[in-house]
Amino acid sequence: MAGEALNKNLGKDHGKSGQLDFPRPLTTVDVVIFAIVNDSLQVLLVQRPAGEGEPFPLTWALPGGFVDVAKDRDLAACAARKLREKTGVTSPYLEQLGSWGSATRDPRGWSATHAYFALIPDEASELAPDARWFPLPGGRLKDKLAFDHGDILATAIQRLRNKVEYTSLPAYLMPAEFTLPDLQRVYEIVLDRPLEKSAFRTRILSADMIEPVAKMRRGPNRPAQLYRLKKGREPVYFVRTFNPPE
Amino acid sequence: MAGEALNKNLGKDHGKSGQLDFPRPLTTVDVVIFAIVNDSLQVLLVQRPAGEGEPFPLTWALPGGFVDVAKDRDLAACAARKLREKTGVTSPYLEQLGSWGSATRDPRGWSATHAYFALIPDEASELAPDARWFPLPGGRLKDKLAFDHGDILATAIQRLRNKVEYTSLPAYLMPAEFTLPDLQRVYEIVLDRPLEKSAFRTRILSADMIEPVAKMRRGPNRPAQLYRLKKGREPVYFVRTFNPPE
DNA sequence: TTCCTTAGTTGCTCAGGCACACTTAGTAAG
DNA sequence: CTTACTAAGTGTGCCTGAGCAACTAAGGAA
Repeated sequence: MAGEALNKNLGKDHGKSGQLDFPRPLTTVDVVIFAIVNDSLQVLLVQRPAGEGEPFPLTWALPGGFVDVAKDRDLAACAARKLREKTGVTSPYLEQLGSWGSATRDPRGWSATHAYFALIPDEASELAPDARWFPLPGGRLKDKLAFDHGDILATAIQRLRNKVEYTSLPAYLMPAEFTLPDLQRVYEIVLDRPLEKSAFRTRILSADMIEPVAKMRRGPNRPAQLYRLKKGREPVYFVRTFNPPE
Repeated sequence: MAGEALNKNLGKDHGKSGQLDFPRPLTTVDVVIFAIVNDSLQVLLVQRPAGEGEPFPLTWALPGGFVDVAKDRDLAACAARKLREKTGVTSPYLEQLGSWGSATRDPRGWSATHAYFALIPDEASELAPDARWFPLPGGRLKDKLAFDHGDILATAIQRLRNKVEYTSLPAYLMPAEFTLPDLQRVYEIVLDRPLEKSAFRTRILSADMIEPVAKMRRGPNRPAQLYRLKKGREPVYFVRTFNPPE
């Protein structure tokens, strides 16, 4: 079913025969963490360490690292751990993005990473010292990233923008309480184009994803109704499909 | 960045220091292969071998197996290889589905699989001897599969059905030449509900994804125009979004 | 009291999906 | 030769939801 023993990364688990005696790829998890910071979409990056044998020393990279077979029950738990370690956030929107694996992406050998993407409210995060927010002017990052993290980030941005067109994802970028104009601004920031007010309101309200709280946001002009996300935190899909079943 | 050396699956690549001396998870690739066989949506499964130390002996499973760091340049190439070995198909529609990894999914140890899903025309395939098509009555499989392959298959079916609502994916299940009613039947088989003829035709034709060939399918009644997929084989998305950018 | 700003609503138009009925082009049977 | 049958393909009218723009509402500031 697979190749024969070569020279390294061998395993004879469970005292079984020699079927697992072949080199294993490295397994990592990386997380693309988005938030709205300073009225713009930003991504969280960390700086690679400078130690001996470290690939891409001091280059910026997605937060992530090797799966720890002792600590991590599964991949999602591993991603949640990385996120928690860098931001302190414990219950974000976390979605699998895809995986990238090849012989060449990591100089240390054949490696495969499982990429996740997370949306968090800016307010909630307490950043680790080696982490920083990076803005994404024009939906892309200026800096070159370590490994193939540039590709992964580009895929994440594309996925986010795409899903924002027809889902309630931006709601997970909002603080606990927010107004409809707030939410619309976030949609507009992510999509990088203006949306029409009344259509937006109709769409969001009819999606039944948020509920008003008994408070208003006061300001120098007319107060705005405050809302919060409804309990069932599943993202809503604005169905506009073939022939809606019933 | 990760745990310390335990006992097995060690690696000291490139003669570097001891940073890679920790256990590595198993890395596999599995492929969910769909085709329309006998007018119904079916999935290709293979029977697990019966050898000593083999998990789930003789149970049906998704085609797949360990990444071969010598043969496989990257994950997609690995998936394409598995597909080719089981069906002979060389240029299918192949899309990444996601990854499943945990301490418990494989009795041999912490393992992560990268799952792909493929759509092929039935006619094109020459099956390996250990492979069989399984129908999916009501969009699910009767049999219990090895590992967590039941979960993976369920996810694949859900993803397929979902995407069929707004993409041209079923076109990849068609033979080289087909009629619009043929294509509509395939959509209906996958979605398991009837579609409206004229709306369907308008939609498909305006998507500019197929082109007529200078032939008709003749039968006991009015002949039907034959079509083929256009060159640019990218799947088409039937956009129905927020505020179509121009 | 008037003006300014932003929140939120209303009504009109237009595009596209859908249901349904109709036309078309073939075979087969009387 | 004509009529019936069937499936391919077209046209018509309704309805929903988006875009657009004008309007009302509710505050603060001058």
